[in-house]
Amino acid sequence: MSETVPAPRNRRRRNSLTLEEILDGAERVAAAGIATLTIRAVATELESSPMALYRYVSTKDELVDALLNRILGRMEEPQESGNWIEDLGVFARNHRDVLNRHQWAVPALFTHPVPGPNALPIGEWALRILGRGGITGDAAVATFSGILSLNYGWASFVVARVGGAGKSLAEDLVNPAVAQAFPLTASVARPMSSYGSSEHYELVLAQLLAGVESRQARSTGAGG
Amino acid sequence: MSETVPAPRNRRRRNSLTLEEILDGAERVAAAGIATLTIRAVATELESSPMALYRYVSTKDELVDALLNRILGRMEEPQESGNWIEDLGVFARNHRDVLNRHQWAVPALFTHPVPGPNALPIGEWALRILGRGGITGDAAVATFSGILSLNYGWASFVVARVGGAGKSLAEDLVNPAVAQAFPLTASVARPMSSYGSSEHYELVLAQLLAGVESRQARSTGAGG
DNA sequence: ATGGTTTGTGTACGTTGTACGTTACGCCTA
DNA sequence: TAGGCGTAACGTACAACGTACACAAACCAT
Repeated sequence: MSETVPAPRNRRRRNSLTLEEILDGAERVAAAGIATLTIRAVATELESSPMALYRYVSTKDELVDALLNRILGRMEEPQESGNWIEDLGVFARNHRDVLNRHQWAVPALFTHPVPGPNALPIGEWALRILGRGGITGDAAVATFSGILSLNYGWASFVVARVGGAGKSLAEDLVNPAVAQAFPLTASVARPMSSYGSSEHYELVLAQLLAGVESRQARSTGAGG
Repeated sequence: MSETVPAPRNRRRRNSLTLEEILDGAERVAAAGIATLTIRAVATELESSPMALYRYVSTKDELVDALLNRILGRMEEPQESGNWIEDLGVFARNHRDVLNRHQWAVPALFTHPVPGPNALPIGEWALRILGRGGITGDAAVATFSGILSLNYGWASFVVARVGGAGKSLAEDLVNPAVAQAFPLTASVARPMSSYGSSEHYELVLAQLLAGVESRQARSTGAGG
């Protein structure tokens, strides 16, 4: 009752909202940290209203899913060289890159698993490469999930590091009692500062690939 | 005004609340899914009131940190055998087990990195084992973070799988068009059902360890 | 008993996701 | 040109959340 003055309406034109636009806006908002991604914030970003979005997205989780699916779609397809194990490395790096380029998305990827159809080609690429190396079936699935796991976990460390962790570790080690209780940890304080770096990643990836290759060679040698 | 009847007070005895009790309660609540872990829920679980908890924990995040630190403290220390690379495997499995036993904690671990002091011995154990294998400095830190990354990522897949994902993948592949577009993925539909299984984990771990060992052997051989 | 310190509580505010019913745009028909 | 109607956009409202703040009750030392 009281004073429902019409107020200067600035209603938007019909059809002015699309799912793409919403995702664009959501991504812009999320870039400042996934925690800032709220329906209201996206609406503000789009100069719309919260409920307007619900015409295109039935729930916030669905929006996040769509957003994650979108960024997974930006993974670059690994090009074939003659060397399957090298290609597997390219695959791994390309996947890691996509996570690296969208760090805000990493925490969400853990709560919103397998976001959508854009995850399919990723598996397909990996299986193709592995197949060229003679790795199929369970071994292929396991190897594939191993690489993805490594990247997911790694990405979470990178994000955590940027987010301000690791600092606490450094602080702990300043305490002499702590340093004495954990001498080995204290002794790697310097390498620890490269924790999550590309150099370390390359080192780990090289280890994993060496293992994949050697075990494949062994099983092929033994099996036939 | 109206009816602020005193109501049957059941005030709690002094000292009846401790941080340990709060963490116990929080863990019981969280067991039903991290999303159900709210200050109010923990208070109800403890038959207390929300604000009472704030005497012991200054923020919800702090409570979560403490909780995660607590479960990290439950990782079993890997016992030394004569074989360092085997011990590294035990380390990895023990770490994985702790995540497996507290699946509800996994999503939180990604948003609350390096929860507390209980993380320190874990690193120390790993560095000791790696040192026995002659791996130190950057290589040790990288290898260590590689194993943790693998476990974190793997755990997130396991949780996701239980949470109901993977089902969507299976459904997608029922669609003949999808199956045709991603033939390799379709062809591993069966192995995919063991996605995240212990068998697959052992396979990946064996690969990683083989790589760690071989590369270490090589660098030692070349270096001296 | 008295006063101070510690522990528990009630109320309340701001923010979130979103259910529900209403408004008004802009095309389609007459 | 007038009217009607489907649908996009909106406003309001609610429950649940974290937690600030002021206060009350229990305890201890005197």
